[in-house]
Amino acid sequence: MDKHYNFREIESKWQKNWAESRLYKVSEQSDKPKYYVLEMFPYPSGNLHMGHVRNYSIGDVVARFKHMQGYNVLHPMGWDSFGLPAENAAIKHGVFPRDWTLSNIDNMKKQLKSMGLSYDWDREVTTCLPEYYKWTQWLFIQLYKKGLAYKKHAAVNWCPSCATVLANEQVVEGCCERCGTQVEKKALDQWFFKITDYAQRLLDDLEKLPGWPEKVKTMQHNWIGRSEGCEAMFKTEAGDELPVFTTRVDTIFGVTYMVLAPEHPMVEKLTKGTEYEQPVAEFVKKVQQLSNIDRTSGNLEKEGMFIGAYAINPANGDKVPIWITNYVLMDYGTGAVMGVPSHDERDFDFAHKYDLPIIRVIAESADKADEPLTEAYTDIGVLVNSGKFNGMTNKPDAIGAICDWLEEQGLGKRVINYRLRDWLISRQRYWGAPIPMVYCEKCGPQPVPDEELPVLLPTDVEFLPFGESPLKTSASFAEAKCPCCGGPATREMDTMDTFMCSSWYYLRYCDAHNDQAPWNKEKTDYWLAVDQYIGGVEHAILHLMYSRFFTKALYDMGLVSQEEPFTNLLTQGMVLKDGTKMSKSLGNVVSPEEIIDKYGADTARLFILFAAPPERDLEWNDSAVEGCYRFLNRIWKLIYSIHEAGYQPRELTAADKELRRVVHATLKKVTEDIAGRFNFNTAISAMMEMVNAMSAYRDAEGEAANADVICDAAEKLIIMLSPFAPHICDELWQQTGHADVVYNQPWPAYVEEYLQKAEVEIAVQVNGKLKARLVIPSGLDQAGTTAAVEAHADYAKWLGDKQAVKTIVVPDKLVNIVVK
RNA sequence: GCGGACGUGGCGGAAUUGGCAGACGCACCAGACUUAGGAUCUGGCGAGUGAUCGUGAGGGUUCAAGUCCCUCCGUCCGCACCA
Repeated sequence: MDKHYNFREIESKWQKNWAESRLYKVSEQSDKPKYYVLEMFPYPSGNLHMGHVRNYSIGDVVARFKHMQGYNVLHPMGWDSFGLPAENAAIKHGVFPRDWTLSNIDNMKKQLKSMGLSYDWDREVTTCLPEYYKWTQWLFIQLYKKGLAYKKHAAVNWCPSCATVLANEQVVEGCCERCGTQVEKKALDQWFFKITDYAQRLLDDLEKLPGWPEKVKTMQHNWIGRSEGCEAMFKTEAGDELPVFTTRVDTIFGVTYMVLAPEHPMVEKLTKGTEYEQPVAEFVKKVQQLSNIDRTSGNLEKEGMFIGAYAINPANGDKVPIWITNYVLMDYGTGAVMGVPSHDERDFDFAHKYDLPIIRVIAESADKADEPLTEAYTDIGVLVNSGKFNGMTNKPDAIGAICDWLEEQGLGKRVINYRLRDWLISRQRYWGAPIPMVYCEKCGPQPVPDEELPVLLPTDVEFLPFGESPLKTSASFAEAKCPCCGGPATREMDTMDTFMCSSWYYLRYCDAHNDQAPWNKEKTDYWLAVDQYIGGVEHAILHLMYSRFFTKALYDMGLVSQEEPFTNLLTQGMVLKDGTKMSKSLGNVVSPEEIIDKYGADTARLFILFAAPPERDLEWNDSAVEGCYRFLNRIWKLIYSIHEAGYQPRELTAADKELRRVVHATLKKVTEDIAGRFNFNTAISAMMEMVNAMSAYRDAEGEAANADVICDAAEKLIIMLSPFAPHICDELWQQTGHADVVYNQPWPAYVEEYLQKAEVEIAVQVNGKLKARLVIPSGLDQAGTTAAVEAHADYAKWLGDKQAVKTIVVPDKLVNIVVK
């Protein structure tokens, strides 16, 4: 056996071996239970970063462990390869997006392979290739046929720098999620998916996901933003309807004004031809300009103006002035809000600023009805100044009663509102899947027939973003034939949001090369749902919500049998250096390539799993990496020395049994840490302890090591470590005389009986303070333990001059003597 | 403002069900081997001379609290005029 650990040789040898023997290939033909472990596929930027290394190391431990535990494991990898960076690179370097992307994939695949990950590469998917996006387009058409894809003219989020529109989810604090540029509003005809149809199910089914982090579920919950309320029908003096949405209909008798969003269609109608027309139009324009900069971020000073019209309150017939303000949004509720300064903080501030009246309609008790308000009263109370509802508790009684009352008169209705908006999927950029629609003057919009898919991306295009789709610069792309009448038609020029491609890739892995359908349902029925999904928390809303929506829509069409795609979700923390995220601009990037080159993939994997539990952020530490490298070297030397020593078997001594106990205790801990809670860091530290114990046993004075015990320990160590550091383990396994690879070994079971200790050290406490540690035979009951403690020579000393009144015994752990 | 997570040695972290706080590793210190060591091995390593004190601060429950309850402070993340 080789004396030294030569990771370079070992790692390339085994990577080659695994690839040539197709070790990680899987199929549905298996008697074993299935297990689908998936890591979020990368965007092929060209180089792996430490976040990838962390993500894929975690997934690989799970995949290898589950396989060894007897599961038929699907563990695939692919490329989320449409998107802006390729296009930007094309513009900058004059290369073609496809070439740039494919060469990046090539490079990253090499890097991934150098990590020794157990992927079935035969199932690789690449979203930018026609064999994949053909089905992305096909799925678009299915959604269209179901009425879940529609085109509308709407004010949309526009990033001037990326020269394309963005989904609401891609706007962060008023800025483009990608480039940070202030997002503007632009009115365009765009394609949307009706994700709002699924708002309630997306919300309800979060409860069916106990294996998801609370944090992610809370974020989705808030993003969906369900709120129950009442739509109350206010009317203008002329009788035009002006419904308002409110969750506080109990305050309706306190309305002293009404507010419309500046964009509200009634604003123009109500002011036309009046003295207010000009100033109102100016105000609206000002707010709209402002909205580009501030309206969605920061603390905007509330401003507004009276528009010269009045509304009638349906509850009491009061005539209240109609205002417009910068704090009412057109795209939530009805774009109209009732102003109740007495019981809403924003309305209170606004009323103060513009001297609007304040009428109290809720008080702590009826006799406090006339107490002046210095701030909005938002607590629970009873109704006052509210006609026949006076004296009623506001929540929930008055809300229900007033709703009923309005409904009876046809003046209101119960309504549920969601903050979630439909998903805007049109993009005015080149490097995406073309939206497979054609427009015919006679027949209107028509989906491209299946047999004409895919609609290929043209190559004769100008990439420079100019605010419209680059596909328009192609000489031939626009021309199409109407599938309906056969007449001339024009193609849709926009491409799809790349989040569409990643909303179904986990399905394609089940049947990656099917050219007749996106997948065979028998195959997805077998593999789905993903048992364990692993990725960054930054996808908590976008990707994870869209994928859930997709799965539900596909379920409703009968294309899949699952309503939720991912049973368990692990969100890994970031990899930090010097306390901040690694980034090129800060110059604190540690390259995985360099680390693998210097210490090997096994060390890199081991460190990244050892340094912190997976959900938490991880601080990169060069010398701790060396520590892991030393650990692998110690193991190598340990196994080498055992192998060379030629130990003999014999009857078990106490020391032999103790080592055997450590081995089985470690096995138990490692198994539970991987399977139960993904605490790889403590699994590794347990193996380090075991290695320390093996060295101490080997070097102990007296009898030489027992071959049975130490060789069994070595074998189990190699098996246990193999999901973490697979190359070194296969090499050690082979060099110690085994034929097959460790991956094909069953995960060993620990033997309960071997975990028993003959003696245990217990703590002796007096009133909870530690006084001594005592070695006693294990398994003593309460009385036996108490007797052993009381028989101890120092017993009287522990008590001092006090009397023992009670003794608490935790068997094999501690004794606490309560004294007075 | 609302929601979530967290706070333990010089550092990363462990303590899974309320039961010996600081496992394991890093850094550091000492020793061995050595011409030499940034290699390897061995030992030490929360504070305090000590009794003791110690898990962000203060209080509480308990025989026993890092863990449970209350109040407060701090850090990070998400959402943010959603009527």
